[in-house]
Amino acid sequence: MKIATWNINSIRLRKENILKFLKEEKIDIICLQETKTINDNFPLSFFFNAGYVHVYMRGEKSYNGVAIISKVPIIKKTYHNFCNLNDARHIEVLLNNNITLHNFYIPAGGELANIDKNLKFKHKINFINEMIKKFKKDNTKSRILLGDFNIAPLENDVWSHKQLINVVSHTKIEVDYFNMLIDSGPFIDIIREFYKPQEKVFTWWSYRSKDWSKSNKGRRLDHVLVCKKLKGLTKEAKIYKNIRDVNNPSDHVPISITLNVK
DNA sequence: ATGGCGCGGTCACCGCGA
Repeated sequence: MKIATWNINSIRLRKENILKFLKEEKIDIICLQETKTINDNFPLSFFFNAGYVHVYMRGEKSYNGVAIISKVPIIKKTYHNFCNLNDARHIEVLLNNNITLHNFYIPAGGELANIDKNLKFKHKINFINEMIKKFKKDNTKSRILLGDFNIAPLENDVWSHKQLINVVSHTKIEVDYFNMLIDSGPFIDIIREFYKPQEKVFTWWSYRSKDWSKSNKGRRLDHVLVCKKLKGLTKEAKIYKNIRDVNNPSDHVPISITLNVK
């Protein structure tokens, strides 16, 4: 079973890009973030016609929005409103192989890394804190958390650790909360099991660069966290850097894991 | 270079992304 996650920055603009990726990489399930549309305008039949007949979407107007598009049957669909906001940042599905998949779009956090002076940053920290409480030490379930976490936890998850140490996404408080989330499951940052910590790896490059590849000022903001049970079953993890070069790209690229399960 | 680009929408400017 091959599962991908991708911050798509508008599903209506990039549905063709998504389908091309799904076909080329033989993806069974894709989790999307920033679909940026209400459910009524979601291109449901477009994916249905391509064999992805199991879809769970949760959208809102203009902002956020998450979706799970799957060939694998979905048994149960639920969501949680983090921080008491009905803002389409989380959905959860139970698959027919008993794996629970959580698709997250964690708040970006604004400009200033200060919970007293910046409500967006406070929202981000509170959001992760609620995740930690929700997932606290439960070894009985087969769980996967994935999506756009808007945090680059390791030094080689950003183009310059020194220059980004005070930039939201790579600050100590965010990294601390990310690590507490890892510990809460406990979970494994499975992508980093396949890419050495010494290697710089990114999943996002800003639009505001003449040549994203040449400047290569990226960050690894998208993650797949698996429970310990699923670690040994993960046979591959990939970051599709080449996708940043397609026509009308998202500023994020997809990542995937392949599990030795049906 | 505190700029730059791209998305949706109260649609030509603004909020937001990170």
